[in-house]
Amino acid sequence: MGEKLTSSLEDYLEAVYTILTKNNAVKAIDVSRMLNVSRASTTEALKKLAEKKLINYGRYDAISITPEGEAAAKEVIKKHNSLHEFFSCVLGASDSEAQDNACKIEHIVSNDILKRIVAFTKYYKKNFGDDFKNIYRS
Amino acid sequence: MGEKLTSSLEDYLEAVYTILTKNNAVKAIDVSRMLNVSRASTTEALKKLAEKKLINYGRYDAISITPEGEAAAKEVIKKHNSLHEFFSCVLGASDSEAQDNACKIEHIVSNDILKRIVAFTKYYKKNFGDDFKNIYRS
DNA sequence: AACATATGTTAGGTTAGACTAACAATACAT
DNA sequence: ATGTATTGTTAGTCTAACCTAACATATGTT
Repeated sequence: MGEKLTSSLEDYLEAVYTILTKNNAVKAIDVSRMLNVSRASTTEALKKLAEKKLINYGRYDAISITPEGEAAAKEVIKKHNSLHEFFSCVLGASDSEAQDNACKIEHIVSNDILKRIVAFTKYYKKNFGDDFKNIYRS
Repeated sequence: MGEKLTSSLEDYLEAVYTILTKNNAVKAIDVSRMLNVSRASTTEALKKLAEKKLINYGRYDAISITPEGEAAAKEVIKKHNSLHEFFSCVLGASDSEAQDNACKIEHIVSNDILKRIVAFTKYYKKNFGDDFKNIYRS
């Protein structure tokens, strides 16, 4: 495994991967739009991801993701989805609350805590259904 | 309520408050040591907190916390403690895992999600004790 | 093929947060 | 009270992340 990415670079990598799976091609501008940043910022970020061998690309080149990049992206997305599920299914948060929090926390939660959240969500859903959601008032 | 603090400034404010409650006095160097940053970085951060009226101090002055500063610090600490309790009591994480994750997540978790975590922890402890801890293996 | 629009890149600037090294002020110990 | 050690401040540097404006390339329309 390579060195740890910053939260920001993880966001860019995640965007590249997500767009790629939907479209079979990524343009830098799609990434800019998804992340609400300038084209210039995207260019810089893509350069850094390429230096780290997580994506392939050069000036005016098509963008593709390397196997290591894909693995890293999938990890972040897994964290995102696990957190989102926990926030919405277990805690009963709205979709947008669950999304917003997952987007930020995915970058900093440890693997240990994440594993526990995943296991807990599974266990909770199996054993307690939505006991809590029925009780919680806010 | 004032403008939102950065994660970093929240850490400094939290440190000031924590040391103050333990010692009845804070020195910048205590903050430096608690956060593992240089004295220079602490000076800068304290200046910013003072500009924002969260602490009182000037060059070579004693440091004290304002009512708004205290309120803000207590909020962060409450978030920290709530997250810590959830991670250790509900998820069964080690103390250091719980601390490390709480330290980072406290700055970004939303009030809505936090409220739900607090309510859930209470509910869980009352109704399920450590069912999950007895089941979870890792 | 030529032009207009899209997209990508570069250059240069900003902000926040950290650092070290040098200097200033305070505190302590004799 | 004087000198040493500790603490605080400043100046200057660095990195990461963003931005705008200007320029370069690519694309699509006729």
